[in-house]
Amino acid sequence: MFPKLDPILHSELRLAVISLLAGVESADFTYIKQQTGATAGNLSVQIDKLSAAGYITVEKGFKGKMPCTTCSLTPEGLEAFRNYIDALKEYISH
Amino acid sequence: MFPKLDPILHSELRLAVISLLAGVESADFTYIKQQTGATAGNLSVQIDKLSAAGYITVEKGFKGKMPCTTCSLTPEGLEAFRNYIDALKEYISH
DNA sequence: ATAAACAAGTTTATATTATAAACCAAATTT
DNA sequence: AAATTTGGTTTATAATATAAACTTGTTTAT
Repeated sequence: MFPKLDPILHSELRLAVISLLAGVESADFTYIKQQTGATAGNLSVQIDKLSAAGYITVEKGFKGKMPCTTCSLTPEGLEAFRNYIDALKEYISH
Repeated sequence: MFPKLDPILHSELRLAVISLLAGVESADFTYIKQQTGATAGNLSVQIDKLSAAGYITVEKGFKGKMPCTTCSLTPEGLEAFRNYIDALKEYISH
């Protein structure tokens, strides 16, 4: 009746990150931080978890001389996001 | 951009309880436990939190000789549920 | 009548999670 | 060259979720 909600996605900040990434090719740390309003520490941790789950890829490079961490959604991440939305609907739409 | 998700409702079990109660006049502990598949201990704690938040009312009585705890959604609970759904949509529908 | 098993929860202990504070290295500004 | 800013990471703490253990009373079996 109530399907299990993927605990990786059932987190306000991680969900926001995935939601953001679902709409774009990729996004860098600073942009995600700004868009979500998260603190850097929290975002760093949550990005690690999403990455460890295989839901996003993280590439570390430089923009000019400044370090720049770029994230993008993996196909598994997108599928997990869709599954999560479907599961949620069981909770919110009856 | 990403609205805050009410932490009282952003919990798998509490959300299931509210979702269940949103569809009925009232429901008792045992029924909620069975429908959600929760353990009694977990359900007891989460019902307390929902009650403390004013989202549900809890009435303790007897069904025959057996104790029976009956829960129902308050108007505030229903409104919080609706707000939560609206907030969620900002995360899942773009 | 008494012991064993069951029902309906509650309390408490533990594991997990979320979050911010403190920190670090390099770059930029003054 | 000192101070500040950028772009993060690590670590410590607070909050949450969850199950295990317990309680109170009831029903069933002996």
